[in-house]
Amino acid sequence: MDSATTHERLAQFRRMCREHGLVATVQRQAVFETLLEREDHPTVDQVYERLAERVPGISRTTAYRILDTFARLGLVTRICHPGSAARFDPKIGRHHHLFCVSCERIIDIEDDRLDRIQWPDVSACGFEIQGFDVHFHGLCADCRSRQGKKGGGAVRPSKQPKARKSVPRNRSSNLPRRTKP
Amino acid sequence: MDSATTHERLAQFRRMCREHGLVATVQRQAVFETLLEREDHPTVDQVYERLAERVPGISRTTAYRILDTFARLGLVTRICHPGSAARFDPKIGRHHHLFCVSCERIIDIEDDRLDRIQWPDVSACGFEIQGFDVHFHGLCADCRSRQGKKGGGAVRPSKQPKARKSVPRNRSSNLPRRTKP
DNA sequence: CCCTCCGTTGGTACATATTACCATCACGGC
DNA sequence: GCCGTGATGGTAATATGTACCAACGGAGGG
Repeated sequence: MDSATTHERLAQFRRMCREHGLVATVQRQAVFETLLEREDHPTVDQVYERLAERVPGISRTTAYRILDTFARLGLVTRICHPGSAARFDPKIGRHHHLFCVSCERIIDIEDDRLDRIQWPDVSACGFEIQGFDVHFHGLCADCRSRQGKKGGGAVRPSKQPKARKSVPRNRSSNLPRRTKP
Repeated sequence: MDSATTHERLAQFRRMCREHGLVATVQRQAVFETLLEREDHPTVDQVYERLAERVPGISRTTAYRILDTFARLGLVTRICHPGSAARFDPKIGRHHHLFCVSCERIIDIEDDRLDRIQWPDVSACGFEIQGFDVHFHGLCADCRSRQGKKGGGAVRPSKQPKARKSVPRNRSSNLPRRTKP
């Protein structure tokens, strides 16, 4: 359907690697493409799951490493959030976030007025501000209706159970690629 | 020196427990006091280290548990940040944060203009906003000068090494309290 | 002051998240 | 095609956080 776009992406990817002095490996390209097609804020594992389909045998370690590299280069943002697993934001432009305190969902919002807030004077402490975003916290629609039905008295908003499949790490061990016969 | 203040704190602590239906244990009081005297944004382990001095034999599990309880009651805030270990903010009033992308330091700032930003209209997605704070990211004074000296070309701003002592968990095992003789 | 009860703690074991390490590999310049 | 260097895969180790349960102890009643 969009082989032209695919071509563009590939060119964009190679250009980017050139600029930053990175080797353009298939693994990095797969991460790049996986991020491009996401609208949410995936964890490393969520990215890895998709990667495993594109590049059979890819290692979880590699997913961590590439996401870290991309984050350091500013191609993706490591999101500020109170959960336990790191989450990444493929969207680069200025935008802000809603955090559901109950299910930990993160929702992007855009708002010109927020973009234009005046930066505080932090010269006193010597900090150099590079950017910002505004965090709103509260309840998402789902959690709101769920809580409404139960009477709403919950002092302890129960966290959604962790979703990671209980597969022993690096399940790709059954297709060994390294042992040269 | 400030035994009057100490007295006040104790009263404040007991009142607080009463209000929330919590038992006023020495462990909870120690956490309460440890948080009061901190100006930074400690991890559980940093709180635990201080606790271990006040209450010999206290368990790391207890530190996690009490901080969680306090956070749920709003006595302390679980900070949104991009690092891996949860960090807590003893300061409750409205304020905002500077995040150093290099050393992960978190600095409080206060600014009336930021407090007054207008909340966006999120009725479309059904989200209920309860509060907000503004995240600025950049480089703290220390990291700025450190980077300046090196020529500033660092593509990979190196994270400070983790500081946790390599003591096997719950080192207090050598003073058993539970086995009643 | 003692007793009893239920909320709390300590400690182990486990679950999850991330990193260190190193042998092996493959991208890209020649 | 060949080589050197940077990247990957996999294991082991470290970090961080939670479940569980027996033992404890704060607080109210006797």
